[in-house]
Amino acid sequence: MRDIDIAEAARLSGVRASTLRFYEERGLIASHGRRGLRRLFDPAVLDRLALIALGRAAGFSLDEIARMFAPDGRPRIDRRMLAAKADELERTIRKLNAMRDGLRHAAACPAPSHMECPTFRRLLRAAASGAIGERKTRRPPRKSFAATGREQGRARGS
Amino acid sequence: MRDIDIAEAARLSGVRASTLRFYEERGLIASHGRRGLRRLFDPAVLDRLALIALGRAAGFSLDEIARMFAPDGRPRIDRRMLAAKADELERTIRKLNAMRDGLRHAAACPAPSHMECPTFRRLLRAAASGAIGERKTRRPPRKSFAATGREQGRARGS
DNA sequence: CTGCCAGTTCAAGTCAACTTGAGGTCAAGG
DNA sequence: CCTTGACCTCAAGTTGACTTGAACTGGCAG
Repeated sequence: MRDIDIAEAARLSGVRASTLRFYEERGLIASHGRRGLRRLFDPAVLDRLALIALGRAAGFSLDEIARMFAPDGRPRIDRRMLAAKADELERTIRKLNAMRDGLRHAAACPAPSHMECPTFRRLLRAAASGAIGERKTRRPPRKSFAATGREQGRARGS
Repeated sequence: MRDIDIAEAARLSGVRASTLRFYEERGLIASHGRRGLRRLFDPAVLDRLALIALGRAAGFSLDEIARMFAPDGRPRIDRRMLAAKADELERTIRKLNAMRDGLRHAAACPAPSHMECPTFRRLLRAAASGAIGERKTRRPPRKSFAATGREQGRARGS
């Protein structure tokens, strides 16, 4: 069994079939051929998907990730880019640390109201001044891990 | 000068006027009255905005933040919720730390290709298994700090 | 040969947090 | 009094990463 179909790829990678199609459209992965209508993927697509997941986890956008592959398909990852992203993560981590400490303190603070707690007020000023920075809340991805092989959540056909 | 108008509130808080209107619509802040058409805010709105900024920075959604205010307007912040968010941040921080270390290693790794670097491959597996988790990229907010009093970026009227 | 159903395409929808545009209003300055 | 322009409302657009719906196809089991 050389090539795998989209359901297999989805099952093995934990990435939904619709996402695989989307990634292909965006040039992040490529299908190797078809059997009838059905895409066939080289099993190497799984490594590629892992790489994409890694990039996403590191905070790269899909466009950035796409640029990490040479035209011939081999990963061509700029080490400086990695270092830069590491630095960015470092800064984010610092802010989150401050935030976490502040939250923990506020949660344990004996002051009758948070507004009377100096630590809380210090946090407040930091946030107001933008020193802490803005983050996006991520929405829960509706799938927590590998799918079951068919596209999920479409149980009731019309 | 008891009440401030929206431009003043925007200037003092660094939050855009359009955002203030949006927040009012969402029930996060309230205007105190009008002069003609123009909203008037109690200066206390600035504290409230700081609190909102803090909540956003901590990763709360606007809906969650809205729920942190009692119907009468006083902040009623659940300490358990703060602790829970602190724990969540803790987990995020741990993942980001792992990510950062991995990126730094990959950036410095002497292996000819990243795929041959054991550390990189370990990271890859972690990302593929979902152990590292997904984050959203935040987009740059188009304003870096306090506005100048008028709404920005609309220099050329038609 | 026939039907099933997992696959296909393409467009449109979702989500969050805003921003932008069009068209309208009104307090104040000249 | 009349213009000016900052403010108003309401609807629609933006962004990124997908998901979902509708309509269709074709390999394969029976």
